[in-house]
Amino acid sequence: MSDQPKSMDEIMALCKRRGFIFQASEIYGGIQGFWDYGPLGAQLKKNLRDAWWDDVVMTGCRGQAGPDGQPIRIVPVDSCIIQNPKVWEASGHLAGFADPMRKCPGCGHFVRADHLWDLLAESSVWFNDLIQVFDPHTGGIDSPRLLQWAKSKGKRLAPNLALVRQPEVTLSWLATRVQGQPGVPPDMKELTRYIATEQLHETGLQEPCPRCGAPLGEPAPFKLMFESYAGLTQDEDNKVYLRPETAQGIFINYKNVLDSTRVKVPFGIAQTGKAFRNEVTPRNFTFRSREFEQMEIEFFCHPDESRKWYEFWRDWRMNWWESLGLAGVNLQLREHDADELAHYAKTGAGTSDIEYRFPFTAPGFGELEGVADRTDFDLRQHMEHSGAKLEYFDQERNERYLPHVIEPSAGLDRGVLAAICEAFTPDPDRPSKVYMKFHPRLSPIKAAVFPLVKKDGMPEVGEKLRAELVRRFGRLGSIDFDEKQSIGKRYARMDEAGCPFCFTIDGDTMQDQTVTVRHRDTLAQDRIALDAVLAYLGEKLGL
RNA sequence: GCGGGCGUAGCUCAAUGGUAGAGCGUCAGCCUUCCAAGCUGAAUGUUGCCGGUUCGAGUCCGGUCGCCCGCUCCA
Repeated sequence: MSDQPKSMDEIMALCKRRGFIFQASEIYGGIQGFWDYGPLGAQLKKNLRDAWWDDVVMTGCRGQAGPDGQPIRIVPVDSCIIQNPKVWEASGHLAGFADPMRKCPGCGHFVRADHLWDLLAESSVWFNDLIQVFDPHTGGIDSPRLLQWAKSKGKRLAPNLALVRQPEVTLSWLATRVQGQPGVPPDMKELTRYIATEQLHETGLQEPCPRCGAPLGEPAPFKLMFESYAGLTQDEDNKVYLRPETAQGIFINYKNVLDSTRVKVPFGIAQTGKAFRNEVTPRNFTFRSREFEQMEIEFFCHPDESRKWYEFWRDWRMNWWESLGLAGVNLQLREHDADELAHYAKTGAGTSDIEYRFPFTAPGFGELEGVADRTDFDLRQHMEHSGAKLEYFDQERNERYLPHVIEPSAGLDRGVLAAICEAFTPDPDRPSKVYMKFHPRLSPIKAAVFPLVKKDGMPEVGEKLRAELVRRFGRLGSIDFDEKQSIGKRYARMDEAGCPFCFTIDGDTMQDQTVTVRHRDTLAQDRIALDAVLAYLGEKLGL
């Protein structure tokens, strides 16, 4: 395989041309961060969702045994997009999804308030240059050198920093402070605040923009959850939120499921559905959409067994994506470092991402699915906020506990995008110049039937075969039938749509009851019996 | 939110400030016994949207919306 990234422009053009993905509200000029699926895209997405549902829910990991040697039990729910707002209070989203952001008046830069000092230390060019100027032995203040820095490198690196704009004034405030409390030298943060402040009496101490040094504005909440109102009056009492993840709908139904479904820990609850996030920067086609669909499992287990279930799910989910054709150098499993663990993840417990190398992330990778050990964080939060008793009594262990949760959370739209990117295969040697190498399970068109010419009874035989194929496979995807124009043109069309098999009726069919199978990926042609086509396709589709 | 680039037919792109075009695709008919996208013909545009300059704007100017790239963000 070539290391050259595929062209995202060409992929997007094909998606529009063949009806996979359209820009939402296109005739009105579009709307940022929203995408619609066309006929082929909608079927492709359904096929991926169905593959997940069948393999996870219906067959419990395709009948595979879990790490305890027992069958895996997963039951589905379908919860509302809008829930009582207290759900998001308990989950942490109301606070966490409204991160205070600070805007820089100098360069328009947005900075997360709680990341400011890390950003300064780690990625601010001017800050890292400036700290070299302090006395290397004592860390003390060397005013002449600061003045020199302000008038030379500072002008270039941090043009809006108070120290650079008004060095004498700024340094005089600093000197006053140092002389005022000689026994308590200012630490790095205080020093930084002083050199960011011009008008101390008017503004108080200020904090600088990591990029240009200008004093940052006050922190303001940055709302990442969509809001609406349930009720006719649009007041605070009626405010509701569109869910930013489907997971919470599972946690809040955990007790209902236990009480109604005779499941025993360990077991899982699965759900697919839309979620909404007001992304700061929707970009990269459908990768970061504001409305997107998730496929989530919350798997409940005994706290002592969370590690082995985490490892099981991490590996099985990776294996699942591979089974759908994403195997190879474009798929990787990445275990998180300790410092990027989410707020709910236990230190030392696992969080990993299954990542795909999209053309727009290459040579890097973009997240397809996250597998996280959420511990008992969510159930505990909901138990505390709601007052409901969510503990589980384990009869076999004779023990009452709050289960730990392993969460494999996949992005359906991202999966579709990965499948499209993976399938997209330029080939200058074939008429279409490109073909979509979908795994047969995902292909929106499962097969096509072509009478080689529109005479001698071939259309009639083809029509009969088409009807049989529709009866048997029509619920999995469409069966195409085309008797117009040259056979090459029809094959070319199916290549772009990603149809894996074309069955062609020719003169020999009328004599010996055989047809040609034309393979999309290899262009090879086999001869099989007409009455073997159903079994043949069934086998190829993994049925 | 900032900086840069772009916006003309379904797609890829033409058109000195002076009547909006081509190729491909789509559709119809013909031809075709397996990749020769063949042959003939047809449909398709308020040039993203709004305003300004001009006798006249796809073209120049301002605004706005959207897309792409970089920064940023990504519980």
